[in-house]
Amino acid sequence: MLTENRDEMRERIIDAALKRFTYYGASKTTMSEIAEDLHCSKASLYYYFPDKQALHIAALEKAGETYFLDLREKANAAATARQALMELIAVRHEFARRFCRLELFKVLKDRQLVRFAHEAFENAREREIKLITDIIEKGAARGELVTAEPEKVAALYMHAMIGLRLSLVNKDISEEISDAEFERVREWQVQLADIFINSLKK
Amino acid sequence: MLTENRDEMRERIIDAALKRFTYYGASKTTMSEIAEDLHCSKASLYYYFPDKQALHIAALEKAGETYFLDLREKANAAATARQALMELIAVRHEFARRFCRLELFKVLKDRQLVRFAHEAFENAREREIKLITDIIEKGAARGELVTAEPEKVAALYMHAMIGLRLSLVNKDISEEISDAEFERVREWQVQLADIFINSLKK
DNA sequence: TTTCTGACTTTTTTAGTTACAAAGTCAAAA
DNA sequence: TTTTGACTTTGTAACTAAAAAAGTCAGAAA
Repeated sequence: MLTENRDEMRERIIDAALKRFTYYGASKTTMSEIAEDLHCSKASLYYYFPDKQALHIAALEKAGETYFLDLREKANAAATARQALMELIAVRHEFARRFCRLELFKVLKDRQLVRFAHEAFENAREREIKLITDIIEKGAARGELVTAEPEKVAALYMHAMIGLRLSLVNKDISEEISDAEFERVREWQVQLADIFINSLKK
Repeated sequence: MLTENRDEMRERIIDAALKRFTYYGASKTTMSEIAEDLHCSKASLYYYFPDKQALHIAALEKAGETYFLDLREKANAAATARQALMELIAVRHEFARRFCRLELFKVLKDRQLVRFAHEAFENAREREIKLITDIIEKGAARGELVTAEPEKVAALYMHAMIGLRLSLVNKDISEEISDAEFERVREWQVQLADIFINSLKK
């Protein structure tokens, strides 16, 4: 059969899995359930993915890729560095709200996934830092900002933003995060972004 | 007997408990062990504290109080706002290194302690934010800084600082945090402080 | 030949159970 | 008033068995 069909089935499986993972979390989703959703047998899933982990990883990668495309697009469309950073916050906010149940973090307990997850997180953070670096550099080229170390500032910015979320939503992973809390995080992030922008205006 | 003796015994118990809690964590410390350290019976501990939780809370309060006295002292001695913030980072750094095993966070699993812990944390954060607000206002009075909302900036600063630690030491609570990691957090916090200072210089 | 499946085995979770350790009590001594 | 040894109660860790989910494979279907 054609490769396209094979790839298409892979995609269908990833989509079905992602749906379940997003609503119930990966550990509360069984392969049988995914198979039922697709009206196929569980064994079929194992024809396309060696194990559940591989499917989980593929789903995470897909979600991440969508996220990054969105990030890049919005950042490029922005007229100023400030606006670009604000767009990034908005995209991140949406992503976090949508995929907070994906068990991006719970995954860390799985010994084999630790390796992958750690690598993937580092990677994602690096990519996002690069994006922010670009925004800062573009802002510097425009005369909007001044900084000697855009890369360093971008990394600091990234960690502070992630940290703000972690600091404000104190809770255990098991508990739900309310919309109000998400909104609160977003507001603080906006303010922190303004601090950075202001600092870089010199 | 005199009240002083009663208070003194209480203090001795708290100190002994704090020592054990600091080295092994509260859950890995038994009341019998604390009693042995003090060469008294376990029942005696229950004469001074209704239960283990109360002792744990007393120990946390003592540690926190020491920390705050140190914070205030160092902040007041500093000549500039920048220097004061740097001193705060140093004190926080030392405190975190020393008491990271105190199970300040693990405590959260205990249903009854949740109430206290949450309240205590909020309280501690509030006090620290107030300290930072003072520093900023003093800096503004001196003409070193400019801001319309010192309180708001101080809260943002506090959360970003806590968050930076959480973001950088990603690990589970069960794992040890290395000295190198602590140092890394400190360095990033210093840089973030400079961003804030710079931003407030207008 | 590639894709798919039912029936199967293996592994992991979960819900009890028990045994031991630690928390907590109390009558009586100092 | 303070302290304690001997006591009861409560919580936890280590087993176990049963159930559920993961994962395999020979062979059917396309």
